[in-house]
Amino acid sequence: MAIRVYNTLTRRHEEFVPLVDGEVKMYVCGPTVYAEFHIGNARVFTVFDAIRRYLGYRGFKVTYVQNFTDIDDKIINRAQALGMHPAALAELEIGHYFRDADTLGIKRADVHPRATEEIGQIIDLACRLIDAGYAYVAAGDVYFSVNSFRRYGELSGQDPEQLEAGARVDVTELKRHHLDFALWKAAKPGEPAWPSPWGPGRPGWHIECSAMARRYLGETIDIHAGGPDLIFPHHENEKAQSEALTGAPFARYWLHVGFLSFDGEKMSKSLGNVLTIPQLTQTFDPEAIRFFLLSSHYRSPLSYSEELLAAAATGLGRLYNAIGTYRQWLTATAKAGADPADEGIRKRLQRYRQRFIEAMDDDFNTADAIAVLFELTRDLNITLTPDSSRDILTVALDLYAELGGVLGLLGREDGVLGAEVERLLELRQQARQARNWAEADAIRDRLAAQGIVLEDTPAGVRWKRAPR
RNA sequence: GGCGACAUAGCCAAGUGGUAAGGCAGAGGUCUGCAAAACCUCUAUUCCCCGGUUCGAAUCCGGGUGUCGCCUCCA
Repeated sequence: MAIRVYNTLTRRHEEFVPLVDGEVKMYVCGPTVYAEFHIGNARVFTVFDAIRRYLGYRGFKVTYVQNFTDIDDKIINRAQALGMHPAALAELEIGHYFRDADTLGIKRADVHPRATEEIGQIIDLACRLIDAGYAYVAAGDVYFSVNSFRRYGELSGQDPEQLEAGARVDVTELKRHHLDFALWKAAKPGEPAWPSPWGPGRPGWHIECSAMARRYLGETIDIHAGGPDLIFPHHENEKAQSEALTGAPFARYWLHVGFLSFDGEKMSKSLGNVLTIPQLTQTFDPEAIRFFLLSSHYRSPLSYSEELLAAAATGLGRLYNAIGTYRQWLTATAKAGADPADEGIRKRLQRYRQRFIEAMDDDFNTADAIAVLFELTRDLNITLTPDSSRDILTVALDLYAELGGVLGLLGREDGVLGAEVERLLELRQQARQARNWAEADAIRDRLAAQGIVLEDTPAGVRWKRAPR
């Protein structure tokens, strides 16, 4: 069974065949570290984290590279506003990136290169592009000439000449064509700068990704991915630079996420409608955020609202209810060993696994994969009982861990209750045995106010954290 | 003006030629001391509109309409 992916370059679904059998080289454009990332950025990181996990699950050796753009106009401007050194701001925001990525269960990349640590590579690429006639020097800047590269526009479907009509006039008169873009920018006074053959300056945005991808993954990578607004010009430019230099395809598959909107608008700093992870986690469980982000297909537009996030939290809670129940049975009431009667459900479990894989094989259809988890849950809720065998309960819980792990979900443990809460639970049990319902309910309400939900079941009282 | 994506129930969302998954919300029921959880039943004769192809279309083709994105830093 083959994995099929939608390739932005060809605008078709294609069978996924990596350059080297069994290995996947994956490059995802990371953040420009000038501020905390928002829920829209988080969608990109989360989606490709899940895709990376899935490719690993399917047996590929994945090398995952995600860069930090740690020198850029936005960083310089914000650092200036804050009275900080740009490098200090970048460092701070890189710390925030890892903090928030960890919160959302986004695994570290194999390599997180930074633009400022790749200056030598970048200058080298720029030199070679100049030598090959694809770039030119103008007043300390270096520009890539889009007209020199025949396939320019191939990825985005843009015709450079058509763009001319609507394009805004760029004040830079140094460029030969208005779409020409900087590989190297001469430093203005007071800006961070590195020495180069063209004088002190800093790298342009697009060249850094070409340099880093080439250094860590080679001339041709398998998957190049990012947000939808990166298609043009950023990815188009990367592709032009890299392919002009090597003549080889830069990326075999280009994957782009759909846009996440908020109140029908794009989320952006200038509109003031940015939601960061620390803001959202005040109200919502981080895992509910992740669940929400994976609950629609990655290429579909997705709109954020509190109602949708709350619905996601409830849905996720349904899965955890099942897991919590089976864990309780496993430790409390389950029959030891295996049971011949388990064969039916065992086979169906295998079938759910298969359906999950089929969903993910189909262009990483996480929404469909999650639906399989719900169908699995209904089946288990019907089939399993407090005295099911430990064997089948373990197999079921392992399947949740396996499939949930692919999506980076369902890894939460129940944790332990404090001694004070344990004492209250005991008091409540005594009250219940004495049929003192008022007392029992009062304790239940008191714990509910602390976010601890109690459920009285035949197998004993079960507690959980209130979903949020 | 050019390029592209999307349009499925109250909301979210799968489904790319064979007769509408799943989740949230809602109604009724079973169970329960009451709850909760869970289970059962119900909630789109229909997939933005109009044509066309086909035995058959939400799915393909043509034409509209609407929403969003890119063309400028933006995930």
